[in-house]
Amino acid sequence: MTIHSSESQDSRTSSNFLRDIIAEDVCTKKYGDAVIQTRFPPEPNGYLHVGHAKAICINFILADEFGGKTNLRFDDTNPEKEEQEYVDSIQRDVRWLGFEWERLCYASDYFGQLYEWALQLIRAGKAYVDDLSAEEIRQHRGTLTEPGKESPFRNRAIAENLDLFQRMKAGEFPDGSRVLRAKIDMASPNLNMRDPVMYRILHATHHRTGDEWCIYPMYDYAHGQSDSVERVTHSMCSLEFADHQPLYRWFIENLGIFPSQQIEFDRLSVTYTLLSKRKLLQLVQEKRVSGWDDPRMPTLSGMRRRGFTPEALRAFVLTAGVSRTNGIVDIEMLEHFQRDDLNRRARRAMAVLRPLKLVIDNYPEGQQEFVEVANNPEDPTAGTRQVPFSREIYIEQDDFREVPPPKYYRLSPGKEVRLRNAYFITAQSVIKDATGSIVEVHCTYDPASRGGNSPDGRKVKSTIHWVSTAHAISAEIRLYDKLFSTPDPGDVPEGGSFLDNLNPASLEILADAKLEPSLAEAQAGDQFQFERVGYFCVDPDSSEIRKVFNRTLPLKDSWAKIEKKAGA
RNA sequence: UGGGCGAUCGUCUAAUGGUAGGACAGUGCCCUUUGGAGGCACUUGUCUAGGUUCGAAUCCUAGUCGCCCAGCCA
Repeated sequence: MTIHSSESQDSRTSSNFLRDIIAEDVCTKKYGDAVIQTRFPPEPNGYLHVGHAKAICINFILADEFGGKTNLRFDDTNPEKEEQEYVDSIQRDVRWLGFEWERLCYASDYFGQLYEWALQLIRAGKAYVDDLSAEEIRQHRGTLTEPGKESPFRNRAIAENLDLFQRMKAGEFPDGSRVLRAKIDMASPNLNMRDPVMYRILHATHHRTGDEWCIYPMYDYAHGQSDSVERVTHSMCSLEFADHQPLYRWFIENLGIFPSQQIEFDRLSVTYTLLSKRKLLQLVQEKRVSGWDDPRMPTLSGMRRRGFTPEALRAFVLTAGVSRTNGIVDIEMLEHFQRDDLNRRARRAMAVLRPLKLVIDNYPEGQQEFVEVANNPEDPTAGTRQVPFSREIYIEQDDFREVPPPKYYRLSPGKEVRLRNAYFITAQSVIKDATGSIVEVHCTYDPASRGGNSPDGRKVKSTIHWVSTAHAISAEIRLYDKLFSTPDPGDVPEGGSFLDNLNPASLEILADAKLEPSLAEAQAGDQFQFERVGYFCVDPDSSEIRKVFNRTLPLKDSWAKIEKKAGA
């Protein structure tokens, strides 16, 4: 497994109850000398999202801490919802997160064994074939407060059950006509124990086993036994399966097989984010987003395309922690870890998103020069590069105000600022178009301030970025914001839909940003900090002649805060 | 209204009968050739009521509130 030692160290600094349980089991030799074994068991019916990242990290990192192993197992017991596309994407995403599994498994690997075990339970008088319809089974189940009623088929002879079940497998009966049920207790206060269905008839083609089977095991019958086959010692799953634990144990005990144990923990929730597979699928199918990897999606593939990094995701998930409470983590925490990671690693570049032309009147026409710029001030080993400078440059529209508001330190008439790594300039005049908008700012520069410092020790209050007009490359910039505009988008009033909470401004496209020429070399996936603006990465939609950049996150903007406060 | 699980700063999470700590967010100051980054400081919390104890976030009792469960989904 590929995790950095510093990370597992970090995760160790703070305790969590899962680690405590494993440590206790190791200490008491609950599983003898057997190795700690975990598994990450997604159903291949959708793409992995940031919530899965938590389950992945927990399973892989915890096992690793105890010298154990982790399998990737596809819980593929429902052929109607599962596809190879999802199997492929899940493997890609787990690897991208930085983990390598011990074994790649499928619940469908165990269909034969599961069938044999079902026969064993029938022979023991602990399972029976029920002819009731789905509707009748539902009615017999009782309610939360009333016990269920036994099916009239519950006490069928063992030989008849055996015969019927074998014929179910042989394909003699249509879908829905019969099921195999465990014979437990129709009066149990736990609905999962009221003779749960073990097998249903489904004449569907499975993405791996094809038409080999027409009966498929239910989750409850397949999961624990799959764990047991793989000798999983700690089967960690989310809280909603807590009610299934007695059934998980019932099957294992009545089969007399390896005693895997289920432990539940809380799912990850993040503000302004939806992690329901059903709803994410709906966003894709209704084309509310461009696909599973739309950079606004909370899927791992979407976040990867957006520019999120596995290092940041792991640090976030580990720091958010694990417990048994239903909380919702502030998305700012995720963003913090992403900025923290990129701040350390991302190369800096100058890019003007919304260009305003600026002319330096006393800079010789036709002259050009190169200024030396650090690739990453946080990392001297990243080196420097030469950036062309000339008489006409682009600056950000936001960096000039004809009438500066209070505390505005950037360019305005008569004010002097620093052009990053270049010269001090002072704004002298503006040129406006017919509608009165400023189309050009004219300045003078101080030739003695080359590099960004004046020999007389004169200070300026701000530094702005720039790109030489003659050398700039044009690019498309996609500014992504939160997909939803409310902290809990799934929380919808009566009659409403989560779609009502979609943020209409989640994507803004800037068709003609001006970038420093070095960015022409950037390749898909490359990540940058555009100084003073934010973190960006090259989108795969880019071509040789035209780059497309995705904004991962903006930089923290304290001016925006000042402005907002003044406005309020 | 049956069963299960849970409740600690605004948010997430530690403290396992012995100083309520960390992270994010927020606030202020310092520093700064990114209004970035960084540094320093500060604010805010044990659901309620009883009880046990020298001592309770932790144990007990009773409440309150929240989440999950009635698929031939997982």
